[in-house]
Amino acid sequence: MGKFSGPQFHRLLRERGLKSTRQREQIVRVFMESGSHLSVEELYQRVRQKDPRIGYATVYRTLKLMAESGWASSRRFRDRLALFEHQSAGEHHDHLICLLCGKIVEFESERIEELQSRVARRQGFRIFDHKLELYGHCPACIPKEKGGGSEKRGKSEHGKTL
Amino acid sequence: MGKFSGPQFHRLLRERGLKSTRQREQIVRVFMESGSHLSVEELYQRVRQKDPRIGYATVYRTLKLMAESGWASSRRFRDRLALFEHQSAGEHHDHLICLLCGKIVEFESERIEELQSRVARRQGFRIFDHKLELYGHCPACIPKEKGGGSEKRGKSEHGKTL
DNA sequence: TTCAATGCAAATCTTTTGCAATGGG
DNA sequence: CCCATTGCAAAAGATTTGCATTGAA
Repeated sequence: MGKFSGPQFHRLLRERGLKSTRQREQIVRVFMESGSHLSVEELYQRVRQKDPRIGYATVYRTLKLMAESGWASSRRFRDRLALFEHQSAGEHHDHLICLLCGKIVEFESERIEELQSRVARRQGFRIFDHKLELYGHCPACIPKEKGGGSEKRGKSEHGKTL
Repeated sequence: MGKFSGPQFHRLLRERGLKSTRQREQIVRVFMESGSHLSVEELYQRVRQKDPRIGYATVYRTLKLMAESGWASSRRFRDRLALFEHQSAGEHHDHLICLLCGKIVEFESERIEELQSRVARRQGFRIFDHKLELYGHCPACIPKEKGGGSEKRGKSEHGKTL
């Protein structure tokens, strides 16, 4: 799936018999220019700065379009939805996530990606993106595992969103 | 982290200074007895059959508690929230997901899990669970990639939820 | 007794949809 | 022209929260 680009998006639309509109191009451009971990709200705001008449629904609809092509994917980090760009250089799609404090450490493992490709190939899938998340407790929180019930917690009843 | 059990949950609560209530025990029991991929709604309904006065909020609050301990985790498959039990035998946490038709193929790779542990260890994390998803197009949908824009789609405007 | 936990309903968020107006091919 | 796309507002869901009450320790 090469690098994402305007013309390529245009081509994709044509191939699928969809129309290329000012809104779609604008949304895709802003999305691609932004770093990863962009929330829908943030994307909407940025797009709005360039074209104030674009609606929230259109952003969602366009995002879906991109997701179907593997150019955007969504995930929840703690309690907010974040988007990230597909395949762009330097992107990390792998995370170690602490279930207690929410800390996120990014990592990358070429070996793992190799194995992933192998699995996909064996199943006949054409893979565009992947998501790998390891959940547990970070070094700082491990001590809190036992007997840590008395310290004050934030305003929310529990530290982490389901 | 071993297998999840009632007494163990009770111990966890005590360790964190939390109370062991009839509701919490009921919810945890039903959750553990059910297979994986249980939605919050389904869990609520099942718990309700045993104890009709339990509220939805309590189910959410208890799930959060379990999530913090790595005993439950949530994920979205297409458009619905699904929960799954931690570490139970035969569970697959790895998926190949087709972005066009939504097909999901489960797989397991011991080699990948080994590498995951290695990464976690290196960072000092204690891992309870993981989630690996590969996104792309399945064998059946690859032909649809080009010129497939004219076939009828379901009632939703796009085939897949963001 | 004390304060965490619960139940309920209301409040928040997030995402989707119905529909008339608009505009791309 | 024709019908996909858009904007808006309303609808639908999903999750959280305020608060009086209940109940575990």
